[in-house]
Order: sequence, then structure tokens, then C-alpha cells
Amino acid sequence: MSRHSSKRATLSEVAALAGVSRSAVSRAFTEGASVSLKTRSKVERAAQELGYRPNVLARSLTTRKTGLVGLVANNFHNPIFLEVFDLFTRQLQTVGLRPLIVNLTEETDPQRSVQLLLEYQVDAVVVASSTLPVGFADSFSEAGISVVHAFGRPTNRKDINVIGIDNIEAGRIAARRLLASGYSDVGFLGGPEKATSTRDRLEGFLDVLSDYPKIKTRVHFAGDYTFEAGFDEMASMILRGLSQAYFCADDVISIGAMSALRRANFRIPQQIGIIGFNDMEMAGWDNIRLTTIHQPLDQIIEESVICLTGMLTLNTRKTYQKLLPCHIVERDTLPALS
Amino acid sequence: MSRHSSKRATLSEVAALAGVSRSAVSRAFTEGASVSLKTRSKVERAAQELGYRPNVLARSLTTRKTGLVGLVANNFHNPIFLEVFDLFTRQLQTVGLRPLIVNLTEETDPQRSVQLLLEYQVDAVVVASSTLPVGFADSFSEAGISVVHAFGRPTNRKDINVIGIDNIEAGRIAARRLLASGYSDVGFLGGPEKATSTRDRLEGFLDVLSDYPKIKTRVHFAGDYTFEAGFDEMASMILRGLSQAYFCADDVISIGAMSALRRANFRIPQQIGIIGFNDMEMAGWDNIRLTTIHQPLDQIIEESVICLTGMLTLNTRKTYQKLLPCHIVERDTLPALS
DNA sequence: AAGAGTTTTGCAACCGGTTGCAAAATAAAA
DNA sequence: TTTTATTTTGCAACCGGTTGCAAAACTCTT
Repeated sequence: MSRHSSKRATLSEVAALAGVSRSAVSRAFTEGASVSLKTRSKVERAAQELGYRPNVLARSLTTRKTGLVGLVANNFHNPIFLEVFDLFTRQLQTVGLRPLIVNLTEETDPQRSVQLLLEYQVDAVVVASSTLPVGFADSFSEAGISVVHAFGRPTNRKDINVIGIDNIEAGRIAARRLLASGYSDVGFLGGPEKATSTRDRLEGFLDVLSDYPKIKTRVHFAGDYTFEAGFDEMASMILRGLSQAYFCADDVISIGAMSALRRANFRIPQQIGIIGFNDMEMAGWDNIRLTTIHQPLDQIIEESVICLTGMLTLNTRKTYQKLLPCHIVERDTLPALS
Repeated sequence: MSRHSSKRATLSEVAALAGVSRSAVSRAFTEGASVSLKTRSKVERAAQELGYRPNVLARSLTTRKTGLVGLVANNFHNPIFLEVFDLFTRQLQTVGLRPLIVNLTEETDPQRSVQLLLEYQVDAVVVASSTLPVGFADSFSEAGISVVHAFGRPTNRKDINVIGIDNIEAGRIAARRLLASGYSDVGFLGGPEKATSTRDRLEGFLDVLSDYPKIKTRVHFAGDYTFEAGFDEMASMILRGLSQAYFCADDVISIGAMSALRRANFRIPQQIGIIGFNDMEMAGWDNIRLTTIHQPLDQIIEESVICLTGMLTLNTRKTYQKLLPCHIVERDTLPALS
């Protein structure tokens, strides 16, 4: 029952009220410290009385652990990221870490964000984005801060952790699936041409197709991972002639593309087949039912947080790279396999 | 050009290198403090050399400003919230505040979250949710921390700020719009029956309709603000008999409901009209084109942040309530007005 | 009851900054 | 040049905690 309203109680006040030293109070609030039952209860009573809560930031000064983790993201428009945030914030909460969100937009200078996170003494940084902003890894590893690159791609660097999927393999999976449906003319519709995720998915896609020279293959890029970009690009593709089926490197792009197709009176999957990527929640909605490649979000994030806590508790420099498997979830935008 | 790698430089080290006192360094990094050009540049050179960045948390100890703002939300499934996060994080960034996200799920104890935010000495709290968790307002105002309730409803309390919309008026707007289309049998499809947002929208809706006793009115509630809930509820409504048009108290619910209708071969808007609420990005997608009530997200959030900074700089206790106007955006799920 | 071993306690220094105040340095006025 | 007003500087105390260390208070033996 706290009584003192406007000002928060401090360690010293509790110590005074409890009639013990400041160290005693500190110890009473520290897991596994040496305190007798008697003093502990005296302290607890006093703390209760004053509504005392230790100041984590002051504590961090000596312990050098803030419990803050930078969570850097640059895509606040793809619905998949809401799921990502949900999972990350929850997972972090359960292990006692607090996310400090950084929204990397075009305007914000990545280096400025780095400074910011350093100023706040984050214990670690997780970057949730397929591409790592330039200089991030260097700045953080120079400062001795672990970075986990969720949704990243493997790298030679020994100073960052990567937890993601094998986008190249995902491209192969998509290609094989289209082959299985017997298409002889297939297309790839990526996101921005320079995005590594798009590039990798394309690479795998073409890798498989290159073994089938008779199959015609077209490659297109939407300017962005958005509905409009998918819609627009497909609209212009319609005018220039279509393949029989497309692998769209993102669900939102898929939906945009399908929308353009339906508007031009193409039937899916009877006339044009579509396979997407991500398996965001919406892909399963009854009015969409997109056949797509499932990216194991929850596993990626769970592993990321495990990796993070590992780094922090073991305080090791040894990093970790892990790619998790993807799989197709069959719905209604490709013909069913026999 | 920082050189010392693993350990971060401190104020004292900079002072030593620059050959000045620690206070001088501190002042050099404090806006508007009294430092001569000469020392300032000496300090800057040294800081540069060591890659020094002040420790914001240590600073907060004396300044009593952490620059941290609790951002509490409980809805990580409605796509509208991705927009909310995007806007909030950006707006806060521009005024130099950092959001500390709290994901309030069913499992998490609200009081625990409060403690957490207090321990981190947040300067203020913004709750982005239509309903304020019980005890929040009390706990924070007791601790002397401003809370801004974005998307909240007006209240008599004098200790919290509310920036939102008038949900009752929004309900009226929806009702009037349906009347304007000449329907004689209309329905309301809300979210959870106990959600104040749903309740208020319903109240306004019925308020208008009560003046038209000849118009049949039905009221239904989806269990949740989700696609499935909307779909399921509409599916069961289809079996029990339909009105001519519905006001769905959320876009996602609308989309679920429309999906159920289309699946049962109803044509929208020819046979059944739908008006939604929120005007989330997706509502404008070509394959949806939902007529809906626009909630001015960006204004709400902008105002919230302004309110916040006001509270912090003026350090006033005077709170503020503001309701912003909504308007209909006409698309394709209601017949066009002449 | 004294001695040895163990646990608990408080002191004091420290974490990385800020700030009131008086002294030192500089600029302006006489 | 001296006097006075103004700016800049460093000292030392403080913000709210933690922690190594030695002394104090307990146990347990013998």
C-alpha cells in the first residue's frame, strides 16, 4: 500500500524506515544475495509501505545490464510485421527484456539510430529486416554489443547472429511446385530488384528452372513489397502477355497481383496460378486462400530470442547462424496436386 | 573516428584527454550550457577521438528525464495497429522520445506492466487502445506520470489526457449514411459486446435510428475484432435472415462479413450494403474497396504526441481531451448516392 | 565457555553523469 | 591602468543504485 504519492521512494528512504543499511536494502532486492530472513522481511515491509520500486536505470549503471534490446525494423507496411512485433514483444517480455523500437524510415539516418541505441546502453540489438543497414554490424560489434539479424541471410561475418530461412531454397520449392503442376511457362514476380530476399528467391527459382530449358521463364519486379506495386506490375504484365503461373515473392504482392488479374477477368487458379510467400495471417482468410510458402515466423523469433539470451548470459563472442525450413501451404490459388 | 573498441569511453576519459574538468565535458554536451568556444572544441575533438557518446541513463539520474515513453497496446492482430505503430514510433522519434513497447496480452498482468514502466522511469505513458486497463490511470497519476489515452473515450477523470474520436457520433454518421441509401432494414455488427468502442458506435447508431421507428434494426456482435469473428457471425446471420445493409464496427470484421456474404453468393452492394469503420490501408485495396468511416489516425497520433510533449515541457498537471472528426470515405460496398 | 567456521552486515567507493556555487578568467567601463 | 561586470571554470556533492572487503553476529565444535 504505497502512500507517498507524487515522489517515488528511494533505496535510502527504505533503508531509513527499515532501520538497516542501504546495502541491506539493495541485497534484499537482488536475487541470491546474502541477506537474513529477518532483514529481508523488515525491508520488504518498509518497501511495501513506501511503494518502493528499484530504479532499473540506476542499477544498470553498476551492473552494466539495462534489459533494453534495440528492435530495429524498416517495414511498417507489410502486415506480416504486425505478427513479427507481436511475437517479438511477447517473447522478449517473457525473458525479462524490453524492446526499444527503432523505425528506420528513408528519412532517418541509420548511423543516428545506432548512436541512439548506444546512448541507451542496449544490451543487444535485433534487426528484423531482410537487409542489414550498412554500418550497423560494425558499429555494434565495435561497441561490444551482440546483434541478431532475424530474417537475415547467411554471412561470413563472425560478429553477427543470423536466424532466418533459406530464401534460395524457398525459391527452389516454389519452382518445383509449379513444375509439379505441369506448367510450361512460369513467371517470377519479386519485390524490389535490389532486395536480397527477392534476389535469393529468384536465384533458387531460376536454379531449378535452368534444368528445364523447354520451360519458358519470365522475371519481373514490383517496385515495392506492397499491394499497389503488385497490382501495378501485374497490370502492366497483363498487357505484355502472361505466363501460366507466377511465384510472387511476397503475399501482399500476390494479393495485389491477383487483384489485377481478377479485374482483367482472369480466373485463379484455372487460368493463372499463383504461389505467394510468407503465409501471413490474411493469406488464410476465406476470400483470399492464397497458396503460399510458409515462413516459420514464430520459430525464427523464438530462436532469435533464445540466441539473444544465450549471448547475454554466457556473454560469449561466439555467434550463431541458423536457417529454418519453409514449406508450402496449399490453398486455392494453384490447382490441387492429384 | 573512434578507436577504443570494446569498452565505451566515459566522461572522465574525455575530460582527461581534453585536459579539462569533467563538468566542462558535461557542459559541452548540454544544450545552452556555459562553455567557451575553445573548451567546447577541445572537448569535441577528444570525444571524437574516443568515440564518446554520453550515457543517457546516467544522465537521467540527475535530470529526471529518461526520454522513454511507455507505449501500451493490446491489439497486435488488427492491421490498423501496424499503421498506429508506424506513426507513433516516427512521431516520437522526431521529438526525441523513445517508445518502450508493452504488449498487453491476456496472460500479462496489467499491474506488472505498470511496475515495469515505473522501474524504467518512463517520462510518460501512452495507451493506444480503446479501453484503458483498470488501475492504469491511478497507478501512473499516483507516480506523477502523465498518461495519454489515444483512441480513448472522454472521461471525468482529471488526470488523464484523451485524444480520440467521437464513437457515438461515428455511429450516427453510419446510420445516416444507410438512411440516405433508403434502406428500411439495417443491421449493426459490432466487435465484442463489452468493448466501449463497439458500445459507443452502437449507441450513436441506434440514436439516429430511434427517430425512424418504421426502419427495422438488428444488432449483432462478433466475438472479436477479427476476420474470423466477422465471418462466423455473418455466416450465422445469413442463416437467421439478413438486413439490407450493415454497419460493421471495424474494417476487418467487415471484410470477414463480406467474405461470408460472397461465399453465400450475395452481391455487394447490390443485394447487401456494407459500411465499415477505420479506413485501414487495406480497405482501399482494389479487391476490397470498402466504403468505411475514416478514423483520422495520423491526426490522433500527432495530437497525442503534441499533448505528450506539452505535458513534459510545461510539466503541467492540466490535462486535455480532444475528439477529432470522422468522415465517410465512399467506395464500392454501398450504392453510390445520387 | 572458548575457539573456529560461516553467514550477515555496514562502510565506503564506485557506476557515469549533472549542477550550485565560489573562484578564476575575461570583457567592458571608467 | 584600475575597477567593475560578465562569462567560464573546477570543485565537490549528488542522482539511485551495487559491491568488495573487513568487522560483527551468528553457528557449531570441542
